[in-house]
Amino acid sequence: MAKVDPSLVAHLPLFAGFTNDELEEILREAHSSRHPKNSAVFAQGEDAHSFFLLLHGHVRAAKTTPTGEQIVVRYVAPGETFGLAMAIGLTQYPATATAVDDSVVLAWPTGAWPRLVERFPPLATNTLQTVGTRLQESHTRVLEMSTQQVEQRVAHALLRLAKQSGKKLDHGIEIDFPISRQDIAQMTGTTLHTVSRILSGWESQGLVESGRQRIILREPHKIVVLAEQSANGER
Amino acid sequence: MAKVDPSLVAHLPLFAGFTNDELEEILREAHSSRHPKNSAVFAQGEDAHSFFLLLHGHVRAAKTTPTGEQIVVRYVAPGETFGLAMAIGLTQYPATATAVDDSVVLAWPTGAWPRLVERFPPLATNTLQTVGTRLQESHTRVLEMSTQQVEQRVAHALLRLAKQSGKKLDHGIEIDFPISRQDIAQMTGTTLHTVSRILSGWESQGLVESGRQRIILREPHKIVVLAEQSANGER
DNA sequence: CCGGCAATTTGCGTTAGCGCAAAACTGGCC
DNA sequence: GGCCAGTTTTGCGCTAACGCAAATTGCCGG
Repeated sequence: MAKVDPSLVAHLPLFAGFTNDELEEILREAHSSRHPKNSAVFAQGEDAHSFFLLLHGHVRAAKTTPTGEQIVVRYVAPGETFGLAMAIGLTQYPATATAVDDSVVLAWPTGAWPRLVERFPPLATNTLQTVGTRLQESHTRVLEMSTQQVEQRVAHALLRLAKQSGKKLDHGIEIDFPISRQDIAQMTGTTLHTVSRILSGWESQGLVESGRQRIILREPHKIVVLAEQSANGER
Repeated sequence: MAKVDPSLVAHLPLFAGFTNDELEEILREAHSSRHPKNSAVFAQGEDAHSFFLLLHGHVRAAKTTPTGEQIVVRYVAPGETFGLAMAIGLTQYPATATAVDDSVVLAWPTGAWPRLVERFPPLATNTLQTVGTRLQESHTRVLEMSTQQVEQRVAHALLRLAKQSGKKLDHGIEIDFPISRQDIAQMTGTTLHTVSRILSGWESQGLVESGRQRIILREPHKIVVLAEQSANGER
C-alpha cells in the first residue's frame, strides 16, 4: 500500500484539470493492491465495494449469462478506470474483472465517490466522457456484429487490441498480454474453433505469427484491409 | 416555442434533486420544437449543435455504416434525453435521430452544457447515471447477440419495447409507435425476412397479433418463456 | 373509390459458421 | 527430464439463418 506519485497519474483523462495538491487529496483516499495473474479483482454480482484504476498489468472484464456463457466486455489497459458500478447507479458489479497478468490496481471505496465528486466536480464530467466513449465503442461492436462476418470482426478486434496494448517489434506488433483463441471468440461473438481456423489461415499467409496465448501482427496493414472489406450485401 | 412547465419534467431522472426555480432557470435555455412523423431531428455526422429531451412522440436513433447498413441503437421514449454527443466529448452526432411519430422535443444548444453543468453539478451525475445505464443495456445486447439465437433475441427486443412503450389493451400489450419488421431486424442483428417468419409463426400460435408497423403481444408471458429458453450449448 | 407504393409474406437454394470429437501441441511444474 | 493440464488445431457433418425472388397485402393520397 505504497503511496502513489501524483505526477504518475496526472495525465490520465480521469484527472484532467487537477492540480497536484488536489490529486494528492484524491489519491489519499485510495490504496493500491497487487493481483497475481489469473486472480479476480472482483466478481460479477458481488457488492460494489470499490472502484479502480489500473496502474500496471492487464485486466479482463467479462460478463457471464445465467447459463454460463461468457463474453469479454473489454480489456483494461494501464491508466484506465474500471469497476465504476456505483458511478452509474449500480450496487453490484455487472461483470467479473480478472487480472490476465500480474497487475497493480488503485482502489477507492465506493463510499468515497459522492464526496469526491462533490468536492471535485470535474471528476463527474471526466467520468462521463469515459463512460460515453465506452458506450460508443459498445455501439460500434453491436454494429459490427450485425453487419460484418466473423473474419472481419476478428480483424477489427485484433487491430484494436494492438492499438490499445500493442508492443512494437521489428517484425510486427505483439499484443502485450496473454490472450487465448477463446478470449478472442468471446470478444467477437464466435467460437474458439472458428477463431483458430481464421488465425491458422492468416498464419499460413504470413499475416500473423501466433502461439499459445500470444499473437503478433506481422502485416497490420493487410489486416486492416481484411477488416474493411465489406463482404457483400446490405442488411 | 411555448414555455415548458417545470412540474411536467421535475420527475425525470435528468432533473432529480432540483427545485422548481432551478428547473425554470435550466428550461429557460431550451426551446421546444415539433418534428412530424418520419422527419430527422439530427443526422449522423452532423455538427452537434444541440442536445435533446423528448417531450412527446417517439424517436429512433440509428447508426449507419459507410456501406449503408443500419442498426437501430434505441428507441427514445418521452422523458428521455438523446443527442448527448457533447456531454461525452463528441462534436458530431454518432447516429441519426428520426421521429417515428409526430414528436415534440426540447433542445438546448450544445454551448449551454458546460455552463449548466458548472452551475448545477447534479446534471453531470444524473447524466452519468443515464449514460451508464445505456452502457449496461448495450453490453446486454452484445451478450444476447453472442449467445442467443434470433428467435430469442426478437422476443427480448419486443418485451423491452413493450415495457418501455407498451400500451395496455384488454387483449394484450401494443407497442405504441409504428415499427416495421425491418426495424426489429436492425435491433436484433438479423434480416427482415427472418423477423417476418418468426412473427408469422408466433401469430399462428396466437402469441402476437401484428400488422403493418404494428405489433400487439397477446401472450406476453409465453413470449417471456420463449425469450428465456436457452436453446442449447455453451459458447 | 382507385392507383400505387411500401411493407409483409413465403418459397427455395445456399452457406457461413457451429458443434462435436479427436488429435497434436506447449509450457509449466515437480 | 518427463508428466499433465490447458490450449490449439483440424476434420466432418449439420443447420440456422441468409439471400434472392416473387407474390400478396394494406394503407395513403388524390
